[in-house]
Amino acid sequence: MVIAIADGPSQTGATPWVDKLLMKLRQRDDVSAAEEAALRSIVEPPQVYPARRMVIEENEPLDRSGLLVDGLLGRVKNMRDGQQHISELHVPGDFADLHSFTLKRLDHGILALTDCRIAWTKHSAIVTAIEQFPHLGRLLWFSTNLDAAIHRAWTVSLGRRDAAARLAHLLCELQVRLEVVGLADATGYPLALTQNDLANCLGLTSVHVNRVLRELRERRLVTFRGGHVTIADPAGLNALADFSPDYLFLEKRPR
Amino acid sequence: MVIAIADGPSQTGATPWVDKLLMKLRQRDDVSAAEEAALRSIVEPPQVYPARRMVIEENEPLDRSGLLVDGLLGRVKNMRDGQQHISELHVPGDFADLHSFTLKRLDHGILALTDCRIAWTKHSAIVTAIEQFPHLGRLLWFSTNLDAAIHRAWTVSLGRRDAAARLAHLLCELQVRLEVVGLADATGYPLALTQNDLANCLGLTSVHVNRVLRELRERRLVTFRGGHVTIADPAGLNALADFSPDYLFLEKRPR
DNA sequence: CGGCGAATTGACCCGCATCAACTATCGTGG
DNA sequence: CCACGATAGTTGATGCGGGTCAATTCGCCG
Repeated sequence: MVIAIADGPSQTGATPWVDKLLMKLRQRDDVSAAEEAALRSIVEPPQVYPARRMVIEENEPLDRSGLLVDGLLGRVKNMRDGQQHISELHVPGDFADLHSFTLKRLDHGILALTDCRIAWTKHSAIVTAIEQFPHLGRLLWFSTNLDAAIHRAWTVSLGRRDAAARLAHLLCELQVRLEVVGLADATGYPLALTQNDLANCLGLTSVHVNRVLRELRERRLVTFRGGHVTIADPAGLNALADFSPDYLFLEKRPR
Repeated sequence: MVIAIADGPSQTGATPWVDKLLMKLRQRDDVSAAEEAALRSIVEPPQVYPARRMVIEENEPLDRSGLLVDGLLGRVKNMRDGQQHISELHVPGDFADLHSFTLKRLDHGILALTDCRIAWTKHSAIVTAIEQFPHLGRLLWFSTNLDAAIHRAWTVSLGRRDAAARLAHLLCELQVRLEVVGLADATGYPLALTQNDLANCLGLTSVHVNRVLRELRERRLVTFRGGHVTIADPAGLNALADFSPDYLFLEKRPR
């Protein structure tokens, strides 16, 4: 599950909150110095959001998109009967609602699952930047298509995997995505979610998530406790989850 | 469930296979005559694919994207244990694998579920067209983000709805999407899928889909028989499905 | 030490899978 | 024109994965 990490950004000094986004993009393609400068110039300094605060409400008109700098965000859908579903988790370096650049409102809310820092970028600034640097535009487009690929992987999990494989698959995915931005080492990563959050991602109840976590712990595959995921047996966890990182498009290639 | 349909394309004559895509885009934003001409000029004449033929294999390198002109396509994932999952259905007017423009390969296969006609467009031609017409680029980007919104809706269904609501939701979604391109009237639409195809979309077995179809028929909500969906009680079906077309972004607005 | 959300565990139940048999439909060749 | 084979659809019997309900326990913070 270990990934070769591409070279980090070169000019961290002024706008360090853009660094993880650049790590994510440079994992997939080259980003020229001019493109990097353009990107850094349009992302505003981050703002702080406390855990459990809604960052964006469903259907609210939007003229900016938020880059997650620190913390965890969830794309949440509240249902008639009070149930909640999380359709994607965002980790630092994700342009969490970049899709609002074309959609102009969201079909779901964005919820801070932990304390977060978010750096906003005006849609008008994105228009200007990508008209000047079309390749940068394609990289941003790519990152929304990567989110869609993650949606598809979750769809497959929800449709065709049992609870243990589903949970294992999510933990494998986060391992890879966090490694790309330097927030996981080979043994695991911090994850300040509740079991109920995981249940809302996986289409399960928190009661059942609890039982499955115990099962995975007793099978010595992975431990989730005290806000930290420790992967004891990466190969075994991969096998249980039927996990392949192909859908995360980790290879560097002209886009 | 009836939608106000935006004005159709103006210059159908030469490349009618692009018409439904333009209907879909013009439902959401204006498309100038120049943008229309650029789009028509880069889409090649359609090719025929028989039912059950794989159109694109998972991970195959791609330098073109396919516009579905006639028929139904599915994005399919084949699993280790022989199960299949369909993560999206495509209707005519959908640029089915436009996401390969940035991804360069797909994390899933594209399968012709019925006899299809597909019009290909080279990625290099798309690059040129959208550098000249950035707004057209954003419209195409929008359409991949719309696919992602559909993924999220399916995710919610799979995670939080029971079999009857899940099936009802899919039938409601197809009604709206087909109406936009003129392939559904207020009473229903042709749908040449098997019950097994539906099961593969919904994360169910064909046996259970059969039972639920019977239930929906007996409750006089909707009938699916002989390759045709007849919606007897649109309001009732909507209510059962907890369906709202918000996630399909039907409103016209500058993108 | 008290309060409160999160985690944990047990008992019971139900929706959907599984397995199996049978029918309907349709294209194809004798 | 019918026999047939293949595929899709239909229905019943049975079992299990995960939901539901309820009661503790844990862990953190004031």
